[in-house]
Amino acid sequence: MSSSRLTVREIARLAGVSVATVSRVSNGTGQVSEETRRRVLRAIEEHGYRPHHLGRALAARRHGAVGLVFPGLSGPYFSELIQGFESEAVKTRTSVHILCTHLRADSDAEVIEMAQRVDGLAVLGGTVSPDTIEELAAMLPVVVLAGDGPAGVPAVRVDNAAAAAALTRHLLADHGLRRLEFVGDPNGSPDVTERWAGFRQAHHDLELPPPRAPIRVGLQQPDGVHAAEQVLRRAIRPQGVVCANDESALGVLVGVTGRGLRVPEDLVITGFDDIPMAALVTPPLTTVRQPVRELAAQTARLLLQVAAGSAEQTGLLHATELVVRGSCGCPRSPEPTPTGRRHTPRSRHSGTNQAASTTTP
Amino acid sequence: MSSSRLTVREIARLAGVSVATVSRVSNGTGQVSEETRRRVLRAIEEHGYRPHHLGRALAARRHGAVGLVFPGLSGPYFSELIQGFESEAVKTRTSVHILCTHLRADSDAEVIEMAQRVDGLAVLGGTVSPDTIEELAAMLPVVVLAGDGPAGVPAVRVDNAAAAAALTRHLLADHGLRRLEFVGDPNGSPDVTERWAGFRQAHHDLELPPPRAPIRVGLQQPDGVHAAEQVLRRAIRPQGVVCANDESALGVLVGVTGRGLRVPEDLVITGFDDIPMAALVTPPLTTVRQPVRELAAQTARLLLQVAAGSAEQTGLLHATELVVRGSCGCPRSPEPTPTGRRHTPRSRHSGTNQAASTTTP
DNA sequence: TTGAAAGCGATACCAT
DNA sequence: ATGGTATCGCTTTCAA
Repeated sequence: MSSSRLTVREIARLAGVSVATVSRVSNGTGQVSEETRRRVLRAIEEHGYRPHHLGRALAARRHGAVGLVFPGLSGPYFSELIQGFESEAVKTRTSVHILCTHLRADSDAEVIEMAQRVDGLAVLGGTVSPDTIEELAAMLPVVVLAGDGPAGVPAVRVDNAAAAAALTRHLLADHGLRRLEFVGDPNGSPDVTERWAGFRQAHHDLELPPPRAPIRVGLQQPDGVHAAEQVLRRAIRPQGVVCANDESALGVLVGVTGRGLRVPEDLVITGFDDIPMAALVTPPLTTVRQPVRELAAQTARLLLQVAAGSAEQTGLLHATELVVRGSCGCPRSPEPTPTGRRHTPRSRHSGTNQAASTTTP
Repeated sequence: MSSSRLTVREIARLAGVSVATVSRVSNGTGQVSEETRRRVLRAIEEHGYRPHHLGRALAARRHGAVGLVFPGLSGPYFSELIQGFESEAVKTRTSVHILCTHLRADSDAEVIEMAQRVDGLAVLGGTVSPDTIEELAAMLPVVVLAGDGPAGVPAVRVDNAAAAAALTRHLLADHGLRRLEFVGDPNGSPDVTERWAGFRQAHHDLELPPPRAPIRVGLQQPDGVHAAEQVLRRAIRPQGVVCANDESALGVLVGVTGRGLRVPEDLVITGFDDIPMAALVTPPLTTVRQPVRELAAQTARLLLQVAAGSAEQTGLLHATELVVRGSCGCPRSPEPTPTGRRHTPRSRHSGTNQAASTTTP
């Protein structure tokens, strides 16, 4: 009921001191005699005073918050992302505002709206137009996550193309597969664009004819099921599908096994991300692990540094790891013990590239 | 680069008018001559002036934002929730701040922090302690979504217990199943608490012995897989498992079919929520549909009303619908046409209770 | 050590 | 129709 918040002035009056002193006490700045401090503190406790955020922010000309912008948030990928990001933000007592654009039409306007409520912005690649990124970068610190921004905007990413190429080579060279298809929409996000590029590159490197056009679907499980339907309608069924991420791969797996196909005997399936479910399905999913959490944490660190005025890095590139399991046709690893979550990656190929950080001169 | 934002004062000087006039023009309030308006507008355009959010908010003593708090955000349930909520918020030009507590230890403190940056708070049931809800309700408008708050705090919810009871009765009475198990942690959230209660109630109503203790796992797919492992280790295998939500049910499905069991012949599985994947797996999942999006939209409307001072409702109860598909043992519906997303629910039981809204006298 | 007062950026009342 | 100015709640010089 006591919705009538008190102000510094009232606390000052109550404690018999000036507002300056109250401010000093509540912020722990400046010199205050022990006795006065106690008196002020008592008044604060007694009336449950809490400095009003807006007043404080206006005076300090900073919000104490950063924004995190991405398209949607279904699935473990985003969950992981947010946790990594927040874990760093809390360290500097900065709160995180999340904005999911859901690919709405006017999402750019929303992002700009948000830009006025935060001290910095982390944007997932492909979420907002390059022009808008540029506009944002002119008004506040911006870091792009999993994508590339315009010149001058730092980006944190993994080498998707190299990882996808390594994965594809594994299928083409080690398993001798031909007729592979790519499931995912290269226009959907920079991540997918690059993975599609790596997929084609592997064909090119092995002097094989280029693959056919991708099956353009989204990144969620139902999208994978729809992709499976398309695959099953083909006159000549592909030998394998390389999916843009694990969730769509799980959808494909569900879709094709539901129609009676055996994986990997009739169809090989691979994913990307190494989400927890990847190791738990039958057969377990061959995929590429990327350190999403660490990626997000780096992004937060970088953003906070830029916002604080210190920061020289212009970008970071993280390593990925090929995780070979059963869905590509490799012999199944022994079943994990029921209790543990040992998923025995048996990685063949590790570190497509080491973590490299480019630094401005 | 022009990070040096202009203020009203500068624009006023530039346009040769007073700050009051600039404010009038930029807000469209008050009377301004056409000529002056044009002059001011030109200055605004020319210098890309945008009123500073903090100044504005401090003067208006409102943030123009509401908060949405919940535990995590993996999966379509939360995605749907957020979209429903935001769809209402945008109508009043209110921005939405999302906070996922990830069940962190100090999450209550974070929520209180957020409370100072918004005009109202929607909290998912079970996310923060009742004491904290009470504390929050004393400082700003609060609405609880999918759960119940302390007296005086409006809540928006569905009758989980009735829906779960109806679903369970279907298995016990229509299918004649015995030995059912519940998968989910009743302590995890009010939703699960109520579903577990409904599950037991159905046993009681049919004068059957009470079910055994629930298999306490989380609400995500991997949790379902772990539950499946537990089910498979039982000396006497249950005939069916009633899962707290669809995602864990999908995990159970993956887990048991991976071990060679047939669903529904060897084991019946049901979910709750009716997420898109529920209709796409084999067999399709029997579940309970709840209007998550509409629920969230109602919550937003209610919150905005309370925040605006107008609002008499103390809570809303939404209807659910039992969606009978194949995983309970009912004859499979015809396969949906590959193109459409017609999933032919064939609901047997509809509207466990009509939408009721309680109103304060 | 403490207090008075000048901002921070915008709004809105009250004159004119 | 326009301008001067108090105000929102807090921080932070600058004096005392």
